[in-house]
Amino acid sequence: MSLDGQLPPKMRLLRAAAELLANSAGAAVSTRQITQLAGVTAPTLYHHFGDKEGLFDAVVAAGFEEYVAGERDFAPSGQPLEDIRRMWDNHVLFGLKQPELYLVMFGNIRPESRPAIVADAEALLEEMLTKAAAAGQLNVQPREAARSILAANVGVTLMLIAEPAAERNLELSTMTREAMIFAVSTEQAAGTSPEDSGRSSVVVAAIALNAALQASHSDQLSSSELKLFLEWLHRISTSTSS
Amino acid sequence: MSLDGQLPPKMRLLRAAAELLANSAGAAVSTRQITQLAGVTAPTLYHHFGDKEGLFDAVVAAGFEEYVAGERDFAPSGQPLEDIRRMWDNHVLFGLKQPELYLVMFGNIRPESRPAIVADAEALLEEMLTKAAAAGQLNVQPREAARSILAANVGVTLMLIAEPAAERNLELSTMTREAMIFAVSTEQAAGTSPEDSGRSSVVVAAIALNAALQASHSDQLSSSELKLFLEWLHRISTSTSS
DNA sequence: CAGTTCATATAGCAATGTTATAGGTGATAG
DNA sequence: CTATCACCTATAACATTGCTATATGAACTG
Repeated sequence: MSLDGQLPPKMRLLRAAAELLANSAGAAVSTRQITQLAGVTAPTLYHHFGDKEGLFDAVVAAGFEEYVAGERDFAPSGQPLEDIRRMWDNHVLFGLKQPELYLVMFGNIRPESRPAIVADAEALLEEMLTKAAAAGQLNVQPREAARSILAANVGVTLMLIAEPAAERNLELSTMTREAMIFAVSTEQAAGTSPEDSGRSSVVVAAIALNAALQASHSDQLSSSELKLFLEWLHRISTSTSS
Repeated sequence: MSLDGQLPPKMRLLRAAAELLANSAGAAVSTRQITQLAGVTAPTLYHHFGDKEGLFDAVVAAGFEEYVAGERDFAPSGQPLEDIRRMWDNHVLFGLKQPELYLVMFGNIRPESRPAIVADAEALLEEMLTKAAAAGQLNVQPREAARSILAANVGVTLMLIAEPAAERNLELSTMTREAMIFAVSTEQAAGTSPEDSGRSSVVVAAIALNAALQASHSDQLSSSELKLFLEWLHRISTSTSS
């Protein structure tokens, strides 16, 4: 069993590493396994990739292409938040489909040096969230929202991967997903600080509506109506009724 | 520099491993470093702990004691949700204070086999959440809430550890924390179902405010004002602006 | 004292990531 | 056609890793 087609050794190394990584059932993958499967010797690996980590980075980059492709395919739905949902789900499914690759990509955390892939995924999310922000659907800076959502997304995926496949319950994912989206979206009240938590739902809703009205240009009310509406809204919002 | 006090070798191994793990700045810690610092030879390690992983598990168990101690100290505040917040913060701070130990505890994810520590932490959270549920403050099953919160908590902590210490922004933590707590608590509005998400946030907020206003008897508006307010709200709510 | 069990040490194995050195191959220049 | 040169690959080995087969000492038990 060797991968010696007519492909150049560099490609064969990449494929061998990817294949071994995908089927290694959690065990570590050695450079010797890779080079043997690729039909190459050790120095070839180090000539092309410098490191074992360099090779893995390359595999990850290819995996990320796939990941991004999945993310971008259905991107322009016109509903940014819905796109965020699909990006989340795609992220989780990618992790469950290729756990080993995912762990190399997102699970290899070391202090003070985060995987380049994290920054890329974050940027991808931020890009989409910026559209949501432009549509007045965002409550916080797109960057902060992206960081927060990605953190939760990675955490959930890691937890799901760690579970026995039989017990995996995707509701953990959807529940956390909705929690995060809800938190960053203008569907909710403005502040998420502890002080706000005691407020009545009336106030919360008023704050949300206030923010939403100012962000979006609703044409359902005349400007004078809107002004009076906002004033009342403000009165309700600032009421101390807990 | 050796740790040979009068302590038994088992203890010395534990301390040596803990110390090396704490100061290893991300680099791997070898059994030889540990045994040398402990002033012991290799077989002693394997006699007492079976494995390198066994030794690490023991270190983790000790670390977990510390972690749990931090969690339990301020437990009975009478406000379960507030306790959850502190557990979250304690979790993050523990991770940032001892990143290496934390990574061994929570970062060592392998498919289909989750660290025992995760189950313990989950149980701890669930215990506290059950109190919240008993107080009618919970929206979902305590177990599901615990799993979701822990996943996000771990994700956030890993992300923060991966960042350069200078850039670490704890707002990522508080933001995600509040998002999760809000999601599982009964403080939130009724529907977070996907059907609602497609709608304009203005509409959603208006619906929420409408329902809230009709349920509670706000005294911030006169009855005539309220009537007009509700009419406008209705106009906004039924608009098809997506 | 004899015997058994626990605890530690000596020495070494197999596997790992990595590299110093050298051989081969193809293109280009004379 | 030969020579040069850059690129790519192989041979062989190195140091380090986790781990263990075997043996020695100590401490309790009969």
